[in-house]
Amino acid sequence: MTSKAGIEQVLKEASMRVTQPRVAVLAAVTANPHADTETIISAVHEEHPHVSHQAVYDSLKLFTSLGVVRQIQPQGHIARYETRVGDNHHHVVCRSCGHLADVDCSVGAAPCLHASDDHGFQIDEAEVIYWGKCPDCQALNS
Amino acid sequence: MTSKAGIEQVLKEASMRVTQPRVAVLAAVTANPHADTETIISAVHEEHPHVSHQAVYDSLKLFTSLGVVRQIQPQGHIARYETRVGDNHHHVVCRSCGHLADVDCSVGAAPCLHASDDHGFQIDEAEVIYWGKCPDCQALNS
DNA sequence: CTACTTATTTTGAATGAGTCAAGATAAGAA
DNA sequence: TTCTTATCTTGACTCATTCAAAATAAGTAG
Repeated sequence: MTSKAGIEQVLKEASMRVTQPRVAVLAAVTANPHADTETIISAVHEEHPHVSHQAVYDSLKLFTSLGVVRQIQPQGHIARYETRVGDNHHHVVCRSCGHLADVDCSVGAAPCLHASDDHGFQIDEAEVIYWGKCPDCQALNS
Repeated sequence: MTSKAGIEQVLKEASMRVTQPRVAVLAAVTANPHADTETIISAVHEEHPHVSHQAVYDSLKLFTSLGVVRQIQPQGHIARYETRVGDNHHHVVCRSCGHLADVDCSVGAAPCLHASDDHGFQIDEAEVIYWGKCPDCQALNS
């Protein structure tokens, strides 16, 4: 569902006004999984050079709060975004280059969701980040 | 091992020069688990008002790189530090107030370490962050 | 114990992702 | 077509963190 119509549909269903900047931002996130804000801004500018960075930040924040996109922000890296939401998948991050990839959880649908002692917290999500070295960086060092 | 002698011992064993700022920073992190940098700076200043924030940042970075302290930085929050390292425990974070607590992993010694598809990454750590609402914030909303 | 080398620290400026605020614009309703 | 107000543009600003150069002090050699 990467068509413009499909994207407008998503916005409407989430009760958002369908504006050019929002359509462009959501299209950019869809077309560039795991892109950071600057990349998204650049992508948006290709077709809509006039869209402000602030509109992009606002849109991303709104999308995130409505669950339309997911924000990922590993330690020491800036925020990245993806449209794959609601399936509780996780990520691997390369310690060397920051490269990021999706990982389905191995243990059923809600992995690791049970903390041994939750300290009275109402837990609603378990976020898992795997740290390691990507194939490219492994090759460089050997 | 929160004594000054114990802390100096830790520094020496990690081949670090034993300097006043470093001793003060490590003592502060030990005494204030999960503290952010500003809190650590304040704590250090109580006994050593002259220590610069830069020295604190440098020390924390060095300690982290040597595995003497661990840095935690949940989405939307600034960095926090703790001296409990090497036991691969995880954290719960309150979505409302940012309160943070330790969680031992429920599934043995290296939980979730096996990604279903590692994309060729050499994975060395699985970081888990549980998100939810702390007891205090639950009480406020009910 | 004293001098020396250089890792650390201090000082003060700079960076940069992200936010704030006010006026201008345009999406959707009437 | 007009109107209301959510959204966008513009441009300044925040603040955790980093950079750089000169000053200091930890550990070493004499």
